[in-house]
Amino acid sequence: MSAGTVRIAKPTGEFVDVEVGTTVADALRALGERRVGEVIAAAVDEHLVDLSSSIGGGAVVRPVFSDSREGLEIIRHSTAHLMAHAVKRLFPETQVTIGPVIESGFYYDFKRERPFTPDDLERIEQVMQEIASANLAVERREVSKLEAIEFFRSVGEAYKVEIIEGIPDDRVSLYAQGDFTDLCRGPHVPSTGRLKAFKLTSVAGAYWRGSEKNEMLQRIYGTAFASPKELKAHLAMLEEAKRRDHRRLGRDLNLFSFHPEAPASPFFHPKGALVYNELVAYIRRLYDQFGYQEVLTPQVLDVDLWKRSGHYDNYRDNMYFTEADERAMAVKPMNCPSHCLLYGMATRSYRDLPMRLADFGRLHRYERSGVTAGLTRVRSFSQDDAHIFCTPDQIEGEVGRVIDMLFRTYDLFGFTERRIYLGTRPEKSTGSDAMWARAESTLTQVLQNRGITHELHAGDGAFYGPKIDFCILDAMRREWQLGTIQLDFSMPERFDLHYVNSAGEEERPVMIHRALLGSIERFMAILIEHCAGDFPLWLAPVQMRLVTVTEDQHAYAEDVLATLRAAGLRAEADLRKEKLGFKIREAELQKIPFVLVMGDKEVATRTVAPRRRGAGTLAPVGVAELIETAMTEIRPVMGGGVP
RNA sequence: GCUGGCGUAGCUCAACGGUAGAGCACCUGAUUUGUAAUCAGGCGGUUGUAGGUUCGAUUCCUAUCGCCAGCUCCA
Repeated sequence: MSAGTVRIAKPTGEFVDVEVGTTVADALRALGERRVGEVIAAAVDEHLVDLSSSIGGGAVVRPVFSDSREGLEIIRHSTAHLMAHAVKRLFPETQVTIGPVIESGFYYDFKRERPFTPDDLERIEQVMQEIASANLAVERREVSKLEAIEFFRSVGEAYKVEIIEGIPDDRVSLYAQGDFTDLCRGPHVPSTGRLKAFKLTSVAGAYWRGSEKNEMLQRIYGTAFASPKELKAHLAMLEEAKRRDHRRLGRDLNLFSFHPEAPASPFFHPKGALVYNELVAYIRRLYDQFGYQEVLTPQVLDVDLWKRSGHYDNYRDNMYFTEADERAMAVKPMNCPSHCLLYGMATRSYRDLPMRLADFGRLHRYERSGVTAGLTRVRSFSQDDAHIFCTPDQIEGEVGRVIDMLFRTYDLFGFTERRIYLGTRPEKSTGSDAMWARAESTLTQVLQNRGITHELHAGDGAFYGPKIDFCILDAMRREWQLGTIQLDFSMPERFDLHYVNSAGEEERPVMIHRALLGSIERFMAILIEHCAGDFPLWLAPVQMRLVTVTEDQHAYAEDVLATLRAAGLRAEADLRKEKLGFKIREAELQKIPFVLVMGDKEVATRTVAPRRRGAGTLAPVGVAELIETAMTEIRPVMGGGVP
């Protein structure tokens, strides 16, 4: 190896000597990289760089392909620049701010007096196409901060100046393509021609630096992929998400509705209420098995209670208030204060603990008008809420039991992909350092002992204690929070709760707030979208629909219907004078799990011809056998089923 | 709450300054039908609400309510 050369290697070990200053692209060629046309950037000693950057010393060079996650992010980031370039060309008075890559694409925030219209988006996309076709080289250069500030000031980009002023390094990098220059860490694709598949999706307002106090910018969202095929697949997925939207299915399946008279508060129709109540029934069965006691508590309580609990200070903006007998009252947004009253009404012994109080009480929370959405964020709802009062020594065991309940429940619904977050002490909090340290280490311990991988969300705990949040990924790979376990040392203090220990001394119990499904409303939304309206048999509002071929089978159908209902199945009969195909189509559109066809043949053999949704036509069976098939599926979840 | 978009028949959409139209749904009749749409006829709208401009408003303007996409928030 001569003085002017350096040794570069592939991650797999093969190496070659090249001149100092060789570009990364040439280095990859020298290493015999065959798919060089698909390489978009490279990692030099695992540090992402542009293909045009030069090699300064011996290094391991790994190509980054357009079809890798890293490559995709670079493409998206470069597409964000492409968009900013197009915007500046069309609307030169616009100022650029920031344009990061996000989960499903990218966005760029602009400062502009007039908001962008959907028409503008189309024009911007067109210009993006033009700039991409021109295949402009994307060139990086490093300059001093001062130089960069001077540059952006000269072109009137005040936000860029502000950003650079906040960067601690002495030098910053700029990327230029044609007449557009942007501040950026990089790396980027080598030229705009590498961007072949992108689409602008929406425009929305967004606050500068994410703060409500700052001015609002115009954000344009877009997405980009390595190939048009992948873009098409992504857009198809968005269509699928629309098809599964619980608001659409809720209407089509006649489950619930919303009315302007009670904004963001669902009205459940008979079928929706049935699903709702079956979910609650399932949770009640679980409570039986795990030693919970259900209570019922008032809807409207004296404001003094909420002052004592701390809600008045911390949660007032989200509460509804009223007055009766000249007393200030509040509609409950949570159940915990009521449960504290119940706990505190008698002297409790350590022998009474843990005491697990469950409550499906309806909660009302005033949510700001812009934040509500379908069933996922409502103002009136209930939770599978419970509070466990226990001794400090019991925390670990109780948390473990809740985790068992959680996982069993999520498995049942097919939510097998989970993400678990440990939220630790936030800036505003009550309680001693020692208490927090102990509580946090207890939760960590439980998770570790069970081998549950989790992420730390530092500072994300409640003000009264740390928590574990349980999220799932649905069929569309969207993340939703369902369950939560929160340790609370503050509420027992505020309500001066105690128990008498084995030595006869009074001690402070710990309170654990926990929910499995979270809000039932929200869970229903998630479940509907997850299963696209095809509820599991035990939850389906109508489990079986009888369909006759002609009027000759009506008597038999009534007979079978009575038998099915007596067995505890939710069945109905379609006796209309319509063609079979028509009736079946309607039953399928209603996503009814079993369609039971009966013509003269079935009457003669005392059978039904079942058609199972998703599985097609099955061989005719006797009614008793059909009931057994169905109950075999329902029993493990709901028990016997026969009333 | 903030920014933008949208509110026409139960649903999906059309008409966009000259007092609203289609398909499906619904109702009625005919058809007795074997695994995702039988045919015919009929009913159905003060175009979210309230003002304004205009000879005339579904269409333009203002306010308001609701919904949607984001932002912020989410014990």
